[in-house]
Amino acid sequence: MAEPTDIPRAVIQRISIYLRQLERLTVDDVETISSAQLGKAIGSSDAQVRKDLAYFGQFGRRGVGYNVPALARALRTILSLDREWRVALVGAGNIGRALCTYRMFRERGFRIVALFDDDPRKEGCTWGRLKVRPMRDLARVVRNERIELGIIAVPQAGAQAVAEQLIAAGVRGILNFAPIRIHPPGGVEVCSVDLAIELQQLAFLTAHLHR
Amino acid sequence: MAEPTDIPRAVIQRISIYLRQLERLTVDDVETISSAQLGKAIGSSDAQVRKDLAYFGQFGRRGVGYNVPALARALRTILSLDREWRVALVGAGNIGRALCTYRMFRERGFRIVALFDDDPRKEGCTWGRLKVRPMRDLARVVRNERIELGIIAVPQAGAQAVAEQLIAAGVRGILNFAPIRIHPPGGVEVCSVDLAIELQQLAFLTAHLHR
DNA sequence: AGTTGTGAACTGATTCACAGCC
DNA sequence: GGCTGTGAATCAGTTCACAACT
Repeated sequence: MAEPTDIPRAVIQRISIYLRQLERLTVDDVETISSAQLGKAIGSSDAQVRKDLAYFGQFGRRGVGYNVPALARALRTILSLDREWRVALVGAGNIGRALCTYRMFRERGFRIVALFDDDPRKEGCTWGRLKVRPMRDLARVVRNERIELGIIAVPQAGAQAVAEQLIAAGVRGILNFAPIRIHPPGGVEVCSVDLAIELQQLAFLTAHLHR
Repeated sequence: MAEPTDIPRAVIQRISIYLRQLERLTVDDVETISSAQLGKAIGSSDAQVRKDLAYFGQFGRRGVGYNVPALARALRTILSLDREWRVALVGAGNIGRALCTYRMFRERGFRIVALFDDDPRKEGCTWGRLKVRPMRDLARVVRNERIELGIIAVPQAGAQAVAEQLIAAGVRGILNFAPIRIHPPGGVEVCSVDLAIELQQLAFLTAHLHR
């Protein structure tokens, strides 16, 4: 077992993927699975599965494998998905709308409880149950709504300022969709999704594919 | 210099990021930059920058640094961004809409030239210049429009089938937003963006942050 | 017999450090 | 003096291989 802080990000990502697969297996009433089967389903090796799990403890029975519902429960706890996460979304544009309605967020316990945008034309509009609020309300709402995570879905130009405001308001984790690097102070985590870079990488790989 | 096929994905991603930074510098009329400066701007070391570039050739002048516009040009060529990429988007939902209007795709030469969705209520609707077409038209349109890349923005259940249809239609690269692993045959590249996993990773990191 | 858990070996990526050039 | 390009050294992540257990 290891300190949570020195677990590689790749391991955490794979643990998330194992959990998703285990939940599918639970629906199909599969009781038990081996590391080899689980690895095959998600595209890694048996050894990789076992090593990843070993960061967090011992979950299997030798000669048998892993109990599917029990392992799923354990992984949910490890990933802190056994509780609700309250989230602020900044940016009421097209990406914001897509994230707002993304089912899998809600299924996993992520609740977008506040929506911000500084475009005065959007202010006061409602998206489902959410009202678009101006950025000047951010700090107050984050505090009152006990919001822990922020999502940045604004264009590049505004993103750095939004990050600073989220951090100042007390948010502890940020998911950033803007194409900039955010330098958080200690005590704040940032994960970034850079759509243009993903597509560029795909273009490179495709162009150099020997058919 | 190395064969394009054995360049790590991480290197390609960083090269994309260097290019973005260089284009910002070009706008600001910066002529020359050192590996240390470039690295600092995007959060890696000087040695990392030089090693990454070394996969593709020699671009700098010792004692001086790199010429910004020249290096940007070279990186655009390396990444195959010096041409247009024709793209099919499958899934006229919220994520599809966000991708359709995403500026940075267009700025980089990616043109979404066809939009598909099998929901009959959406069929025939238009998004900007794009008409929503049924999946049965996919193969013909991909051929006629000389489409090389596909984006999957449909829910999990349909994603595998969509991938197969795209591949059968002759697409050579796929950007996948559905939460499944796609097993492409040789000659096809897949990159995946898994939004739920990104947010879960953020939750894990945030939960285990020693404040 | 079958499968886990894990130290050891290996592979790949990053950082170091310095020769070579401007 | 300053900075690149690169081999050598280090570090991290993955795979191997087998003892321990059911």
